[in-house]
Amino acid sequence: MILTGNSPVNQRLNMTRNPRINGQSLRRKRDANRPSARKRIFDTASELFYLKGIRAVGVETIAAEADTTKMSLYRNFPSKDELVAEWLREHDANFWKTWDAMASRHPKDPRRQIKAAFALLAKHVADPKARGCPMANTAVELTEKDHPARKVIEAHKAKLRSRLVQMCTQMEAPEPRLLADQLFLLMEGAQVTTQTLGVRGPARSIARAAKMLIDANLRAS
Amino acid sequence: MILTGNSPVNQRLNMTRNPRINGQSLRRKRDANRPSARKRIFDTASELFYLKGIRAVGVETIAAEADTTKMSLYRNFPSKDELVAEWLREHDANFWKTWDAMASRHPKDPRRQIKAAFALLAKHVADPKARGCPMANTAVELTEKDHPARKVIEAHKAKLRSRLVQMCTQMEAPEPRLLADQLFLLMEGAQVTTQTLGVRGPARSIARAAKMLIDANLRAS
DNA sequence: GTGGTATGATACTGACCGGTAACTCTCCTG
DNA sequence: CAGGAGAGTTACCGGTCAGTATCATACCAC
Repeated sequence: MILTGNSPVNQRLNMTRNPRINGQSLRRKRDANRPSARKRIFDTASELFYLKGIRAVGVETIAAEADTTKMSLYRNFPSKDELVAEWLREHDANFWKTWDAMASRHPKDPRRQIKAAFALLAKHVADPKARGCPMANTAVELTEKDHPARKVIEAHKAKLRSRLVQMCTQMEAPEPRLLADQLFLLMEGAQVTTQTLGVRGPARSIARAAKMLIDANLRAS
Repeated sequence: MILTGNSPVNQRLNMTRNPRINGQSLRRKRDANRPSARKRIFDTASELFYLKGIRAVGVETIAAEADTTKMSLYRNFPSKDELVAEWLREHDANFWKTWDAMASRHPKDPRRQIKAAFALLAKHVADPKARGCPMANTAVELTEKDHPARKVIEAHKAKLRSRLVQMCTQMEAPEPRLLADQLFLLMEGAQVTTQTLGVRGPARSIARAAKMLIDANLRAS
């Protein structure tokens, strides 16, 4: 069926990696600055999960793409589920690192901070290879409410929401929580629409939408 | 693994359905007003796809839940992929039926039409069992760009976008396409956030968000 | 060198996947 | 009553899934 369409990747599985030539075995390892198996696996999994979805990517595929084997994956991660959660945890960390760096460039100017955040988002949703928000996508795909990834997702989104409230409060919006929710909706909407209507879709209006919403809220004081 | 967590459903597979009692076989069929196998399968698939996701639900599970067998599924649908596409086609038809009924209740009053549409959406995202938009969710889950469901999804969202543009034009918004995109982002955002922050999340602000955005746009004429 | 650690390679398990074949039964229609 | 359509039943196919066992190899620190 077409659903498990990772065939171009799987084809590599039957290729002889690290070929034994002249009985001489196992060439090309430990190239000094070759990343560890763990890192290769993690990076490969991150990319594949994001681009193809989680259920669409098997552990065997991840290992092969990382030029290693399934055993190395299971030596470094307790399960696929935990690998997914780990991927999202790292995404969360990177997200806030970028966010805080952005905020610190406009100290005590929440208006500019929000503007900068939306500029970042606008840039992201303009990338045709982007496929929305990893957190939201995973929430859509993994419906088991006790999946280890879910608490990462919920914590991430809750933090984002409260950060927005914080900024809107500092901006002295008459109803900071309302404005924060509105901005949140725009952000999430922009991410998800890229997967249905692409970069020419409504996502391209994200920056102006945010600006108008902020202006309207501040004017209503 | 936890990913394929449809165990409570699968357990039924080993249960003897339509048990043969006293050698007498095949009880309880053709109950006169029992729906056709096709309808049972379709309705069951629609519900399971929406609530658990597409890849999380196997054809065997669908058949068992519909109290029939896989063979009946494949007698009525060419493949699982087509069943998915069919599900979305029906959703699309129902969506526009509701939409048009709503619009005809406020003829030549686009402002009220949009308000009614957002009221409907607000009601939907307030349902704790809701899990966002089937179209958007499927787009997230099925990344193969030639999947039969994708053209249904893209056509649906494109139509929704153009309908919004049409309404905003009738409303004499100074920039109808901008306002339409903004409203679109809010709608999509509201649907997706219910899956991460639930009904108490930003989705609850959807109606007020739309109103403020419309007011702001109309004021800018 | 020796030993520990990380890695590679291969084979395997049991379960599930989508999809098909072949046969039986029931009921409606003519 | 005959026949055909719809539906149920069971068994099967090849393939993939996540996860494990076992052994061999390469490297680094001591």
